[in-house]
Parts: sequence; structure tokens; C-alpha cells
Amino acid sequence: MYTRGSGVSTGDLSRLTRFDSASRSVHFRDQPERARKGMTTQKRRRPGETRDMLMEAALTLVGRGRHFASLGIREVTRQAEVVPTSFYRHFRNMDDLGLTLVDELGVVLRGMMREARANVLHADKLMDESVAIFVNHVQANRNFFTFMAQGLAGESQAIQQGIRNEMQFFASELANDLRNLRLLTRLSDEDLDMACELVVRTVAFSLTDILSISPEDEAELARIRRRTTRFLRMIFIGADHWQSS
Amino acid sequence: MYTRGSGVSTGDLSRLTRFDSASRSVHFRDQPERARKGMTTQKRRRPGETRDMLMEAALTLVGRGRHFASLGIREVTRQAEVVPTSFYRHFRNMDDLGLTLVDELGVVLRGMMREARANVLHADKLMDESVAIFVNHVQANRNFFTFMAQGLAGESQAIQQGIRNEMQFFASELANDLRNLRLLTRLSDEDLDMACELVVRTVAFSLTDILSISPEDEAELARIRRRTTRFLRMIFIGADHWQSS
DNA sequence: TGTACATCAGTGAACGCGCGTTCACTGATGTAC
DNA sequence: TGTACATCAGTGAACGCGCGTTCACTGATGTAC
Repeated sequence: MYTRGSGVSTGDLSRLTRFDSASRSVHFRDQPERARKGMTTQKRRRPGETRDMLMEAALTLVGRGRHFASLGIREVTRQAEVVPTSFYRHFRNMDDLGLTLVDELGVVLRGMMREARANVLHADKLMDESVAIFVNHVQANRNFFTFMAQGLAGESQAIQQGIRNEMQFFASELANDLRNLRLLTRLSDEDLDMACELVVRTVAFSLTDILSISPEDEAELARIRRRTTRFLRMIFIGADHWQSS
Repeated sequence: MYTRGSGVSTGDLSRLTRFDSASRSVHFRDQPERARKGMTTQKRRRPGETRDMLMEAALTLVGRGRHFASLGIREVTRQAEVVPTSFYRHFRNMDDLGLTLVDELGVVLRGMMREARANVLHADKLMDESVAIFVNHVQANRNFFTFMAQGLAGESQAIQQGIRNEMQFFASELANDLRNLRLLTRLSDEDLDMACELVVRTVAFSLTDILSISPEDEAELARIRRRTTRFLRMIFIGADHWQSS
């Protein structure tokens, strides 16, 4: 039941992950299965495919309710239908795999931001539409965002720092956009950054709201969307009336 | 280096945990050590003492950078200097222990609120002082709050829900207090609740800021305190200018 | 007050199992000439 | 274009170890009479 959601996510992610080897992988991607001596010899997948499968497997397990910190190498390889030793061909340990997942966060967030820039035409609908876009992305990449929520407090220092950095970057991008839209013009750069960080944190927190409900519960989802929008509206009103020191 | 911080926390917590058996334990608490046949027979501690030691041990390990979800029963009992089988005398499994820890959260939060009510005399210093009190409590119970930060996203559903409930309760208490202080009087009850929830979330998020720095880094701590206060101020300004639908 | 019994909490031995990690191997692909 | 070699990625066997959990035990404390 959980694996369906992850299909969307990982399809996306594996494409993003392998962009560096994409030029090579093009040669093999659609190559038909060769005749083999025995059925068991299923070697030589697309370069990076096993790597992606391992990351996907970890996310699937996380999506099933497991905590990333408690996942084992054998467990992940079992889920990925790969022999345990294969793991070491791609990652030094589970932390290494986690860090690689965090690297994807930047890509996903940039995608969200791009979509928001393209779709948010009227300033008055800015918040509703941005929140809707965020919620949609979370729904489409549930396992991935669950991992991020877990990592925000508790994983290795490196993972935690990675996620924080991405959030910081996202906030400063948001500040840029608001400048360009001529919004909150009275705020100093520093105060605008602060306001944006508060916005990003608020949205990040509502991530845990979304993840705590069933993916199909549209009614509850609408309630979360509405509440998050109201949070943001309140912050914007506060920012608008802010007296820069 | 990490264990020092936990000493403060667990001294507090164990007292709170055992309030139900306090009447009994009074009889033994200061009873001197009996002469024993052998040095190895250190049985029969104060009732509930082993239980507290197990909870304390788990928090110590969490404070050392481990994630609660990855802790094992043998690991915890080892840290508590107790034989593994003793664990089952007090908890069914690690989840059970975690839930018991969450129960303490309510007690700690109520203590914070009481302290805030007693110390916040002037409305204009309300935020600075409340944030300071919060930061102090986190510093004094670092391991405990680290566990809570971890539990907010990722532990068992039950643990997660428990923490959320406590936050919700805290927010509604805060709304009550603001009503009594005649603050934000223009807001409807519903909107005031919302504002308070946003406040609690913002403070909760800054918990992860505090936990990500060294406990001795006073300079960085002051920066976090200042930023959190500014976040709250912005929210309050927003709430003050809010148009209740 | 004394005695018999129930209960509670700590103990050590033992179990089977899954874990992380190593090793030498295999065969497909990429590359130099 | 063909050949020899290096590299890369997947494999299965094997290791020693720590894990969760059970069991029967022990002795201190609480309770009934």
C-alpha cells in the first residue's frame, strides 16, 4: 500500500540522480535482454541502476514507517533485490546513502520553486498557490519528504546540516523573488531574509502535518493547506507592519 | 562531555516520573546500604529506580548523538548498568520506553509555563523572557529535548502523536494566558488559537537550532535567542493586524 | 508480635538469528594499440 | 577492425558478533492471619 506512492517519487529521483551519467546510460537504456546461460545470471544493469535501486529501497522502507536511522544494509539490499555485498560498490555505509539522498533535496526544491514562479501570476493568490504546489510535491514524493522530516532532527550531523543548508538557500531564493515582485519593499534585506526564513520553517513544519495523515484523506489535506496559508498570511501581515529596527 | 548535561535533566525527570510511587519510595529513599554477603549482590534498589535508570540511559545515548529509533534493549541496559533481562520488568519494548518519556513532556512544559507566568511581569518583555526561559530549559534538559526533536518526525505514530498533543495543549494554554493578559483582544478565539499554534511551532523549530550548536557556545545561543524573539515579534504584529474573517 | 506465603524485581545461562563486513570469483564493458 | 588487458559491478560463501527474548532461579519486601 505504501509502495505505490514511492513509485512516483523514485521515478523522478532516479532520473535526477543519474543526470551525470545520463550521456553514458543512453547507450544501454533500451537495449533488449540478452540470452543468458542460466536464468540466475542477471548481471550488468544500466550503470547506476543498482545505486538508484538502493536509494529507492531505503525510501520505500522509510515510507513504510521505518526510521532511516534504524535501517540496516542487509535490509536495504533485500528490499532492492540485490546481494548485500553490492551495497559497498556504491556506498560506504548507510550514512553515505543518506547524504546522497539529501543531495536530491536541492534539486526537488529548485523544481518546486521553478513551478511556483511559472504558475503564480497574481500576487493575491501567491500564498494559496505556493502552498498548493508544495503540498502536491510532498504528496508525489511522500517517502522522500518523510526521510527529510526525519533527518531534520536526529540523523548524523552532516545530514542535518545538509537539510538546513537547503532550507536556508530556499529562503534566500524566496527573498529574491519577493524583491522582484516588489513585495514587502519596506523591509531591510536582513529583515526580509528573516521573514522568509520564518515562512520556510512554517511550511517545513506543516510537512509533518501532511505526513501524519493518510495520503488519501483529502478533507484533512485541505484543512492543512488552509491552515498553512493562514499561517503564512499572518507572517506576511506581520512583515508588512514590521519596523526595521 | 555529553553526560554532564544529562545529569541535570534526569535528576529532574526521575523525580517527576515516580510521583505515583513517591509515597512508597519515601520509606527507602535515604535508607543506608545494608551489609551484604558478597559485593556482587546489589539487588533491591529503590522501587522504580531501575526504571528511571533505563529511561535515563536511553536519553544519555540520544544525547551522545545516537538516534532513539536505532537504540537496542541490550545497549540501553548496558548503559544503565543493568542486566538485559531487567528491561522486561519495566517495559515491553523500546517503543514503550519512548512513550513513557513522552509522558514527561507534559510535566516539563507545564513547569516552563508556570515559570513563565511567575516571571513575566511586563507585557513588553513577554517575548524576551519567555524565549529565555525556554532556552534555559532546553539547555538544562538537552538529552530530553533531543529525544523530543527526534520524535516529532519519525518515531512510532504513538510517540509522534503524543508530542503533537502536548504541543497543542501548550498552545491552547498560551492562548488562555494571552486572553487573561488582555493581549490580542481583537482576535476571535479561533484565530488566537491559530496564532498561538504558530508561535509554539516557531519555538519548537528553534529547538533544533539550539540542539545543533555546542551547549557552551554562548554567542551562538544569544543569536538564536534573538532571532527566535524576532520571529515571535513578527507573528504577534501579524496577529495584531489580523482581520478575523 | 511472629510466621507463612505471595509478589516483585534483579540475575545468568542459553537460544537461534540476522547483522556488517571480508574475500576471492566472474563476466560484461571500456580502452589502448 | 580485431585483440589483449584493465576496470567495473554483481555474486556467494563465510566469519564472528551482538541482538531480542525465554527460562528457571533467587532473595528481598509486603501482606494476611
